Amino acid sequence: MNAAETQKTADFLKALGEFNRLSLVYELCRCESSQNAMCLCDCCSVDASVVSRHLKVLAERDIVTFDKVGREKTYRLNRNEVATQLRELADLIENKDC
Amino acid sequence: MNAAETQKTADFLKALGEFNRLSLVYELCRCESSQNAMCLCDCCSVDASVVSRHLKVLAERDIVTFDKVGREKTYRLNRNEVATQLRELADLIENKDC
DNA sequence: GCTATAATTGCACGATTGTGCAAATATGCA
DNA sequence: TGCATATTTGCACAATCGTGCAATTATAGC
Repeated sequence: MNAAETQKTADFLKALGEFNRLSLVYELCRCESSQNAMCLCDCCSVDASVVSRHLKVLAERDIVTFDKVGREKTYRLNRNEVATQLRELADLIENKDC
Repeated sequence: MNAAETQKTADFLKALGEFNRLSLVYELCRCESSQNAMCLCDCCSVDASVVSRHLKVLAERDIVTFDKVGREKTYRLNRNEVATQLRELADLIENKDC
């Protein structure tokens, strides 16, 4: 495993590895449809600006995607991509392919 | 998903989500046998004390286990446990069971 | 245009984190 | 007993991070 790939994986895991961000991921996980950021504020009791920043981090790692509809941004979880990344890491570790 | 479980998962991901710690995990992943901490120092160019602290974090999250043999501690990766935790999270996310 | 709402950004702050170095501790071996 | 090696711990420090608040930007609707 080269350094760049390792760093990328670490960044992905770090993005998920924070309480409020993981709470946002779980909240989006429950939703069939996209949710706007204001709605997501309810799930973790922090300021809207904090939610905005956390969602930005998640979007940067392709954990969530958003659509801009009018003045709202609606977010959805990239279920398959996130699940796939986690499973690939699991396989790597189990098959000693690191 | 309750707060305690969310925190536990976040802590697990955070432990893996740091470059040098993930490098240690990958290094241990390649090894059939247990490795002592000094040997592991080679894989990430930091002080032995830093490796010691990183291994402590990984052990606290049950990512690695160690045996004390004389004055050496030999570490091994908990392959199955780590892989299982990652897959469980992947399943959770994909099946909307959060 | 004006106002209300959604979201972001700048700023400050405290807390946590990763790190190196030196000292301390633990243990093996001569 | 004394020395060498493995590991941990205490300390300090810089960098990063999560956060709240206030100000700003963007846009919808009147």
